Amino acid sequence: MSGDNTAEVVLALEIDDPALADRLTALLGNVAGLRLATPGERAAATVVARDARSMPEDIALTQRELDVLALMAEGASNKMIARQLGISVHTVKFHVGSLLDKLDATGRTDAVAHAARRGVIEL
Amino acid sequence: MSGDNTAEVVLALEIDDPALADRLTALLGNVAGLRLATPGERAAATVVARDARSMPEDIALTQRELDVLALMAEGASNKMIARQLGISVHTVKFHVGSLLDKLDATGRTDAVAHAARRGVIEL
DNA sequence: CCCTTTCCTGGCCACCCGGCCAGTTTCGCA
DNA sequence: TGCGAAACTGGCCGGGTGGCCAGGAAAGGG
Repeated sequence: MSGDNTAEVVLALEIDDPALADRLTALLGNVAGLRLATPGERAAATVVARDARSMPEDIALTQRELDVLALMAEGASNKMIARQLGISVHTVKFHVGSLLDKLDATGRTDAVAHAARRGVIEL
Repeated sequence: MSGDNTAEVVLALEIDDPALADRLTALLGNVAGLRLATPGERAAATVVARDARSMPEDIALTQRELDVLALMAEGASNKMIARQLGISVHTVKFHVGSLLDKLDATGRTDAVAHAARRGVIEL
């Protein structure tokens, strides 16, 4: 064996189905030499759901919302987005609000993270 | 749910790195309630390798900054981060400021995006 | 024709964020 | 023993953010 068999293998979970996620958490939590990653931690491998029945990715974002989302991911403020798209700050806020609602996010940072996770945007 | 939640969870392995694949096979092979998929079998979830993409140098972030960054990526506000880490909001702001500086970001959303791009964190 | 949806705009306001100033303690290293 | 880095805390304040209210213009379907 290689001498590094004392190091744990860090495994991340990316499962939408709560039941399956709980199941795997319980199953994998007690395995010696293996540890589940904490949120944000870099993992050696990731467990992803194969059957994506609860995730058709049909978040149905309008074109304008996609425009705003892309600029948000670049770190642009509402004022910058407004200037870039040639619309008012109020309208930008309106679209951001819709985005937060549709992406089930608590703020613009969370919205970008969620969108990136779902593949709606590419970082 | 179907009542067969006592059945085994079938897990597929998609790991290119032979060493890691062997390691995970050994680790996961003995877990009760869990079975590795035979080639071609439909699995409930799949274990995939996490990038290992080129990243010349990690930006020198302190442990505390990494803690704050991870919670930021979860969409947590400064207040939430403070509560989570058991420190004051002022200290959180202090770390966030350092993060923005080191990651060359204009705001927390930009910081998370940059960190994700550079592989410092995983979304 | 009416009516719904999408996109757009405005005002108002509580709260959050980030930058500035200041200070403390603890730790390791020269 | 001195000194810097890391971590932590506070006040202050301008500007950004998000939620609420209201409305208007245009496209498409009943």
